[in-house]
Amino acid sequence: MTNKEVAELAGVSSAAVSRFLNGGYLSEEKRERIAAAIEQTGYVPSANARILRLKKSDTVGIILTKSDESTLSGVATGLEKYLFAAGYGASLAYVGDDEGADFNAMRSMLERQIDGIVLISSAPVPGDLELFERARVPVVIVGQHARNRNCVRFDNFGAAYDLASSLGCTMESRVAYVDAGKRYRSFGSDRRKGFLAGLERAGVPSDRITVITGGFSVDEGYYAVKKLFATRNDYDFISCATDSMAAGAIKAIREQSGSIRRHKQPRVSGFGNDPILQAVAGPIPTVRFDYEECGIKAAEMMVDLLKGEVKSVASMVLGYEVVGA
Amino acid sequence: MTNKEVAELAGVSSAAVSRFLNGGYLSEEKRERIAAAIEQTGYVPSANARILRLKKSDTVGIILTKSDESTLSGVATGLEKYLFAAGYGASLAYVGDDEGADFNAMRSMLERQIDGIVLISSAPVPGDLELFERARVPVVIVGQHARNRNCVRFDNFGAAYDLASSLGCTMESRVAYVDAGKRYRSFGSDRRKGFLAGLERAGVPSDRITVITGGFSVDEGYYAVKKLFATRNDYDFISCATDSMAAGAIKAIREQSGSIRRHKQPRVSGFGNDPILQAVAGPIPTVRFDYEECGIKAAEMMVDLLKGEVKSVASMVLGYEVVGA
DNA sequence: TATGAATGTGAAATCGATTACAGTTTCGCA
DNA sequence: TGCGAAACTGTAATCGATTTCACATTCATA
Repeated sequence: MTNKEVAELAGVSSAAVSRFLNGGYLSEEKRERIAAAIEQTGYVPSANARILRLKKSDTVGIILTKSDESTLSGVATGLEKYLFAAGYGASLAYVGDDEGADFNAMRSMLERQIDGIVLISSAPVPGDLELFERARVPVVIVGQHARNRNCVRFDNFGAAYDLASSLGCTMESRVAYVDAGKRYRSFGSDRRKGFLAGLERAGVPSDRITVITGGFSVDEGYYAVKKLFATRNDYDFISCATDSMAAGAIKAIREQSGSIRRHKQPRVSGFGNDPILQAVAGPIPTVRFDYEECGIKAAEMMVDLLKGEVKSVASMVLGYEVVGA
Repeated sequence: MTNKEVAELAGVSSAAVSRFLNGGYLSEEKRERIAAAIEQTGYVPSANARILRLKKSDTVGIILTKSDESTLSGVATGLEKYLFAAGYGASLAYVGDDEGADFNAMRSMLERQIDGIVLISSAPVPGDLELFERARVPVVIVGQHARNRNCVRFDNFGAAYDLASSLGCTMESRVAYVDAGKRYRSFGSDRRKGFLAGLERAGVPSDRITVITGGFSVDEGYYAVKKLFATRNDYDFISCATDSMAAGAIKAIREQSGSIRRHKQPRVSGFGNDPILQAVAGPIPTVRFDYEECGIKAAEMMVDLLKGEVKSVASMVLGYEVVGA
């Protein structure tokens, strides 16, 4: 059904139908006739025609690159909620880490005339952002720092620093840190640096600290710690860059202590506050981020940009909570 | 930049530009001039204009109702991958369980002329689907059965039945089943029925079986089992409708055995094969579903419907794997 | 050389909704 | 009664891409 068909059925002009939907002078009588005609035909207006005409869609594109599991999908929730409340729509693309998948998604968003775009990812920011600059479409980056761009991210450094400080390490402690893989360097290096800085402040000498590289997943954490134990196994603390890896570490430790049972169990810490891990292995020290809040902040920033009230580049850093320590 | 501007710059008609993009007779010379003009202007064609003209978008809408955490988000991955390979785009809406949120998303998809829609949810199928019928937009339901509709779902009954059978219960066993809450009845009741049927086959008399209601989350599982223990605590098996609840159950059991330490530990089973749970508390019996495969099957079904090769209603039931038993 | 097929090209209609504009009617108030 | 403002209404242009149509050119083959 189209505008015109509804108009005909109601005995009015298509302008009247449009005014019925969008507001404008319209007599009560026609209003009723149009409402009836719409009801009867099940008319659904074409967003494409409207967007074409208005040159704006009141829709924000969200590209969620799931390079690090679904952790960040909570951000999308907060984003959509806020945007919707502010009168905008949201269009989400959930892209894998396939080569070029994010570019395709960005292209396709632009073609559909989104008014703004939010990139949620811990993967490197794609260099293709100039697409949006040319089209003067505001961009907000979530999850990492990007020079000269609007971004919202968590204070991974500070969180790791505080976590390390709160573990209760001393100058006699032997500590292993299981770093996230290269693919996750955006937050990974912040966490590692923060953690090491925290250890230094706690007085742990650097020759009693071992840094190994894991990945992100449970399995990767498991194998990394297995390998670690091949050399020595008298660690007091094994801290991981993610809760998943911490779970893998716990598994490795359990197997280790089962076969040798000689040293005291190392204490494990993670990052992310996974409820299952906390319930089954807890309390273990970890860090909680408020993903939904992150989404809301990003949405606020985007709405400000869309309203043109703000032009300057903003970089917002969100807090954290150290739990289970 | 528009079609026409590019055409002017290249010294051709707008028809030529369109032919450059979509194929058609075009001399090599103009081809080059147009390519240069596009490159120079950074021209991005308007999908809205194209969709308006063609009355189709080659895009499938996906509505993911996250009533049960992110479990089903893996399905979206498989869907998008397959659809993209088949030449379609995907547009995802990630809606909460707010009143009417799913309806809004469905409306908005229709307005944007999606060619088909996939609903991923374990919540009740919304009654608003007639919207799509009127518009002759094919619908595929993922995650549950729906009469007279195309759907793809997991064999929750069979999985629960096999899981129950594989636990090693005997006629002397005392078994508790922690059911999912009412909100999750779509898969919840299948799992419960299947589980009970499996127990019956294993010869467990029904007066040694207790069914209680949890919810979905870790906390809900924890409190449900706490409450269960208030009455008696000599269960041999505590089986939960989800892995999250199983984690909660394990926490409750640990607290219980710490304070009383008199009975043998009940054995816990879950549903979903959460990697963290398995690493930290495993092996515990659970069921693995292949979410990505589910997405692929749903996409296949949708593509068949879109190509008009299939008109009949199909109901596909996917298999499972019992692990950790 | 003739002749139909294949190739190349642009003008113009079209998709559906919005809105500027011009026109009509109604209303309040002097 | 008069007169400006407010309320109401429809016509037609517009957004940008696609495609039919009519026509022109080249090509292959009889």
